[in-house]
Amino acid sequence: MASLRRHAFVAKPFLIPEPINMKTDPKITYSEIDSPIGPLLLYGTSRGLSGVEMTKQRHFEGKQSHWKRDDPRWRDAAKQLREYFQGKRQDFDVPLDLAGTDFQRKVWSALQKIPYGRTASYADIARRIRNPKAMRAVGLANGRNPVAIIVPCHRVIGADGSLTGYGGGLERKRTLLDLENGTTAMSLKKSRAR
Amino acid sequence: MASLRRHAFVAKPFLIPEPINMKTDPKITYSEIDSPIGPLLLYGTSRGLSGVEMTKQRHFEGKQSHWKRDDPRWRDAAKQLREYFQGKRQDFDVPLDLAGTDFQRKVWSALQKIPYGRTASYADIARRIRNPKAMRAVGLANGRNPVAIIVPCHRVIGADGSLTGYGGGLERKRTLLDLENGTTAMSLKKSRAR
DNA sequence: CCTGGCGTGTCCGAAAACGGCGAGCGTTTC
DNA sequence: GAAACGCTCGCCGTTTTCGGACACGCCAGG
Repeated sequence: MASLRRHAFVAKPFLIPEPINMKTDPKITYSEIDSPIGPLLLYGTSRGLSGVEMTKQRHFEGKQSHWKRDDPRWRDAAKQLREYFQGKRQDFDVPLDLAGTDFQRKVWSALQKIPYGRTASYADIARRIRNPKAMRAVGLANGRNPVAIIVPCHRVIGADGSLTGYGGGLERKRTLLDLENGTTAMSLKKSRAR
Repeated sequence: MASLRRHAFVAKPFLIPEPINMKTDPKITYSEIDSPIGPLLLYGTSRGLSGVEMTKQRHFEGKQSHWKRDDPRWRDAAKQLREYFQGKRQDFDVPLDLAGTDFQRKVWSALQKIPYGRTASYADIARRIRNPKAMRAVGLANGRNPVAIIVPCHRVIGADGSLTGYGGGLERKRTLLDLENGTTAMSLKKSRAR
């Protein structure tokens, strides 16, 4: 009950057409590509990329049904991602259009400053956004990052070196870090959550 | 804190342009007109009229600052309202674009079926939407009606004939009912909240 | 070495509070 | 006596509040 939706109708002859969903209103288009860590779903508005999600991540399935497929718009982003997985690219240059709280945006902004192949701890990030005691909240904001890989939330690990968690699963986190490290899981401490 | 807004920015050189507000996103335009009960603010989207508000009603002031003035779009609605106040019009025919819960829309829909010059009690409305015990909630939904006059929430009065309340003040409620009655407060019981 | 608190922002569910009411009764007024 | 008050109490959808749960890390105590 109480489904707060938006309906349009006319005064006298009472018309109630399609409900309008926040997700569909600012015309979202999507595209799908393959990658070593499984299929990726790219989507966003005319202003930029709003999400890069992998299967089994929070939403993925069912999302596309509301949207329109639009390859050309995301062709460049897809290309950069492919280059990344081939080890040929270390930085992305893609317009983004993200929704989030002030705090979350600060965190995501800080994430982008972690260089390729390096890592940082949750406490590190908290310090960098001048909120040193908010390390736990950083974890949350990290998990809310809608644009995987491009905003490198996978480069954040526990202060003791353990992987501690990842929206797409720890396997993928390790895979990404290994890729960036050029090695096959050498200099990385094993995740304790095994 | 925690101002959940939507920001757009670009990946590498971090850009944070204009925040996007729900109120401004689906391009809202407005217009103002005069009336016997004071100035009226008309606003809405390309789909239809979303609000008719009088001074001192919940929001009125400051709302326009975000929007763009667009007379031609609301010219017809304004004309119909003027005719109403001249006693030359009893029914409106204006496309509406309202936001509300299912319950609220049911109530507003029922309101539109009260004929010009007639009244109904809150319990009446509750019965008509097949929710006979929800008379109190009807009062709430009534107060939330964004489109005054055109959706005639002023035609709902207490079961004992008292006026009981109005977003724009009881004075205006009485004025509107008198206008529709053609008389000067003859057949109306006096409001007890005097 | 492990265990248990605390601080931190956000989301989510549950619970309580709040009104543009109305019926039921007892009491007051002519 | 009958109408007019005045109070209490049940009812309903919505809003507001509140209490946990979490992708952590430091410190104190075993």
